[in-house]
Amino acid sequence: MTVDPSTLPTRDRILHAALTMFGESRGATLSVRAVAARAGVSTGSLRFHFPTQRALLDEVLRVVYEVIAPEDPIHDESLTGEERLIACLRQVLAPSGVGAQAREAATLLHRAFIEPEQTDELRDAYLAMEREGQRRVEHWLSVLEKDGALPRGDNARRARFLNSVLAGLALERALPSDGSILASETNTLTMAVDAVFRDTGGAVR
Amino acid sequence: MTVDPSTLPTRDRILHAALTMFGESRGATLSVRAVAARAGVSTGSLRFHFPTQRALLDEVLRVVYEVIAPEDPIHDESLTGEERLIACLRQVLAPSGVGAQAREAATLLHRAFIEPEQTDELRDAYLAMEREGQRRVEHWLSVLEKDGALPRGDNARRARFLNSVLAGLALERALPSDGSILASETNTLTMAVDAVFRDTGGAVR
DNA sequence: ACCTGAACACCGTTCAAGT
DNA sequence: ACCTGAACACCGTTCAAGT
Repeated sequence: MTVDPSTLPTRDRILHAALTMFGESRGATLSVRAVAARAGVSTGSLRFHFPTQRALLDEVLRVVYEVIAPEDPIHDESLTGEERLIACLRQVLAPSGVGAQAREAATLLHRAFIEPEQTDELRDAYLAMEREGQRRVEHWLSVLEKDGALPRGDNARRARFLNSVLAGLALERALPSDGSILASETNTLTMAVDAVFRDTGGAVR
Repeated sequence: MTVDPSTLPTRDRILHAALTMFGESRGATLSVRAVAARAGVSTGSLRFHFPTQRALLDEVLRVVYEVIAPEDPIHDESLTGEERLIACLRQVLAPSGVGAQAREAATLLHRAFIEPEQTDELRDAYLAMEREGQRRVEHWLSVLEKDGALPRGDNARRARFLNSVLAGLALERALPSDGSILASETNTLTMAVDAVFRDTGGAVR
């Protein structure tokens, strides 16, 4: 199942190096030189296959979410509770994609629910979607609670919070950005999940 | 009321140059060399007065938001640190409005930065906006730190997190909802701010 | 078509040397 | 104490030159 990178075509060697580095540390600085050196190619070659650093990082994200982790990680006992929840949230984000795909997803959402006249049907359709997202997150939280990984608390409240964070991250994927979305997204997810694990209740009153 | 910068002590000359540049373009890159050149001093001198670039930018923001625009709940001593930060974040959200107004704001953002072809100018324009938002939140955090209300930590990281949360809340204001956005928003802000106050650093590794 | 590596134009920070 | 400017260790991108 493992690959010998040296047998791979250059483009894949570069991608493999970047993925490895990302795997070793999700916040790693995937600079041109660092990735090129790791892959054993020149910076020029890297630029040939990935015209900008953004293009490389977008591709890294796409592979991570689409190829490597497509199955539900909530039951992965090799991970801590926090890690499991983060992995699940990343799955929610995955369909929005990155780059042009993320922009398309945002456009769809906009055309469907923001632009048109706000009728009751429209509202109901959206609320149904939202409820589903809410339930999905609540489900994960309840699994973690059952495993004793997450302190008992108000999971509805926690899930609402996480969904707001996810909405923000999805929007940010569609907006322009420098090369730092990758680390920034990891950072935000980490802080949000930490908040949930430390949350001791205190619903809004 | 205007000042002749050449009569100012070096530190103030540097600050004056940085403020002028910031005033000319909120998205200006206030690099060491650019500011030093504008102030007519060496990079070494700039570093002497401002040990890091962060220190300089913090001071610029402090002056902008404190001297130029001081009517800000961040200094309301009758509130706890958490409450003050929440009040400020609500101020950020306020211009997006609610209902139809929020939808219009979301449409503007969408038309300006998501729909059109992603050129360099577009990206730069958005990144400038984003940087300003980032700096604004960082400023509030640094004030709270100085007051001893917020434990020392990585404020850049904290601000990135809060801005993601704000993006999500702004989007949710534009989307359909039942009557609970208000409470939901308060809930999310509370959890996000709690997360920041409990965050003990731990940048992404 | 693919790849190299130097070169360019930037960053922020450090520091020996001057006054 | 204050200031200089070179030097260091980075960035991302470009490009003539090779195969």
